[in-house]
Amino acid sequence: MSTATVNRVLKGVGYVSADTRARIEAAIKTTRYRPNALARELRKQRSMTIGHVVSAITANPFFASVARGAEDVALESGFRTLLFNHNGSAERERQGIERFIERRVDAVLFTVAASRADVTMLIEEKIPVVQVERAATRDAPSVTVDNAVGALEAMRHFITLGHRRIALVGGDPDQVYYGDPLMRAVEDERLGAYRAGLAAGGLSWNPNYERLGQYYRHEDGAGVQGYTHMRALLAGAEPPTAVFATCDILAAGVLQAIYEAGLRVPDDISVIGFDDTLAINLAPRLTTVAQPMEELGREGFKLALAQIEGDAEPRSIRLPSRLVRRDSAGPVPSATTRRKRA
Amino acid sequence: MSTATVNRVLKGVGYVSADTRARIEAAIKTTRYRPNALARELRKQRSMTIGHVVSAITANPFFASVARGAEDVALESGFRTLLFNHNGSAERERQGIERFIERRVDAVLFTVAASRADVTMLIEEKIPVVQVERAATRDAPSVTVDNAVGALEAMRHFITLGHRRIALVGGDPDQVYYGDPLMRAVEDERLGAYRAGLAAGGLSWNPNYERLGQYYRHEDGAGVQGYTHMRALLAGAEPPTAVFATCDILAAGVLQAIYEAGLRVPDDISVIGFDDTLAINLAPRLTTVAQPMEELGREGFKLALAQIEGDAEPRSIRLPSRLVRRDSAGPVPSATTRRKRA
DNA sequence: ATGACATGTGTCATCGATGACACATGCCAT
DNA sequence: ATGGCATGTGTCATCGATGACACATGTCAT
Repeated sequence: MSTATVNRVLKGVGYVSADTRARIEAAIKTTRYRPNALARELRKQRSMTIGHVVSAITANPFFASVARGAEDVALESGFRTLLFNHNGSAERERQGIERFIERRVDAVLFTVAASRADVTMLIEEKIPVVQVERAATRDAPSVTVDNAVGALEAMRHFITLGHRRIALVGGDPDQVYYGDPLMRAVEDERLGAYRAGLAAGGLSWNPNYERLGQYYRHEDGAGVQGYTHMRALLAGAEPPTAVFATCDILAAGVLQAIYEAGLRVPDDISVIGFDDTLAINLAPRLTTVAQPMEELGREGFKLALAQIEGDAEPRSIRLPSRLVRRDSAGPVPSATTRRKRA
Repeated sequence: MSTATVNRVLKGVGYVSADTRARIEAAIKTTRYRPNALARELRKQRSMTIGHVVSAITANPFFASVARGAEDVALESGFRTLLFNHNGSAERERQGIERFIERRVDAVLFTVAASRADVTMLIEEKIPVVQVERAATRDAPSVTVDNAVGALEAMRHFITLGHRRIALVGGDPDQVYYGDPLMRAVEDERLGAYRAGLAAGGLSWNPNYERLGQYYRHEDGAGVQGYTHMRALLAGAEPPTAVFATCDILAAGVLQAIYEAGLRVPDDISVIGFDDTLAINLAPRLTTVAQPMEELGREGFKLALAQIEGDAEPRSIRLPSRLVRRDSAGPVPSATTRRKRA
């Protein structure tokens, strides 16, 4: 009954007689023995843990979904996930990463890093890194979404429904992550698709219809930016008949402003969001461009695993977005309809 | 430059000459040395980690907030949090807990256990346990919310506004957690407060106004239960003028049904929710009974810490809920108002 | 001069799992 | 009979941090 024999039973390797095996198994049961993962990991120099840095899991359900996707695949592969919220602070992110390193995580997932320096630091330390949703550097693989496909689909949908006055309420690429050329890709793609969609539909670009700002300012509540923008839009000379919001939280604010104005969606104004986070909770149920959130997390973990196992240079992955049609986008109101309501 | 001396420098204890200290510190910098947390924890028999079991972080933003609260305090105390979603499966919860034990977590937080057996198992293993939001056993301390205070406030608010036909859309205590006497406390309290609020306002209890079911069924989307119940309520002989939903997700469904019926909130019908998770995103912004979600997590961790440090038997804690007035509850529509709209 | 004490540094067992290795048997083929 | 091999079990160094302990100096008071 040496430790080695016990280990053989536990691991099911090597020769162990049926007799001793039975005795050891009995002993394990009665003593409620549990192997010490700390010792194993120390000895094997493999923690079977991956760190997952997210910006703030409470800020957007998006992060929770990504985290869940990553956790699911990790578990299947015998890994566990260490979650860490940096809450937008690079300093806090740095601390979190230091602790990850001390914990000897086998890889780190970033679902949006607060600072590029933190990503490159890990790379220098030879710790595999995967960037999910946004890439801060090309030196590590990433899993991103092709925001344009779904956004263009949304624009086409509006145009097919007859809309010609289509506004955008979105994140300003210059404000998001200080306009970092790599990090702002998400905003650039969504904004670009809006403009391209306009052009493809033969519509001219109207600067008054393009409302950009920060996504959400935590101080004053979730959707306020969308609310403020929509109020401005409604107060304008020729309010749009359709609004594309580049994030469901913004869309929620847009719906609030419309509701407050006594207008109905989609009868008076159509709205399409992005993300599919809040969409099914809103009234009316929001037509939105869905991101494969859990899949982002799953693929992110897989890329990390590939690096851990030393597979051939892992390639970055790009997942599609797609329009989910629900109840917030309808045909453009005819002039008569509008007059009747007024 | 023995390991002991290095350790003295790192820990700042014992005597080290300024000269060697400087040399060691320089060496730490150049070699990018990081202590191995695995080794330290193995040696000290203290993992500085607490496990946090949540039901499903994607199911309700509530869990994300609780997790964040716990993480925040944990970090301040030098602990880290291991998050685990059981997704409603007792089997998966069991596996997660086994891994926690192998990882030698110093304590486990349950923000709703899937199975009481998992909680008692940990207690038998002498691992400190804290139950957050719901208690599955009295053998471990818990942090719960006094649901009645806020719910009664909500009912009083309705009554002050002149409502006399007040309906409830809520979770059925008999269906939630199989009607377990301890676990159903949340539903019992909210339902009890509804009935008590009615009585206190001199209103009689109307069985048709009490719609109970599951909170949400994941298969068919978040708020559907609320939507279905509200549709039934609106189709009834005398629709209520006010609806108390025992969870914001249900309230979202309620708002959807009202919206679809072409009615306005609060002009035609007032709605109050519970939780304050989705509230600010809905149109109109939902008046709701807020739970101190992050505080639940924070206090949960503190109770765990107290047990870890062997403090006197930690007492269970009960936090208050409170009504947050926003835009979804207004005065009862007068008969004339109602006629005008019809 | 010498014991007491502050200052400074090194040695080593320990935490528990792991896996290489040594050392037993026993059986079969030559 | 004896070498080869399958079967079965034990010993021990290792992973890295820790802290008890031993062993140096040097200084001061008696």
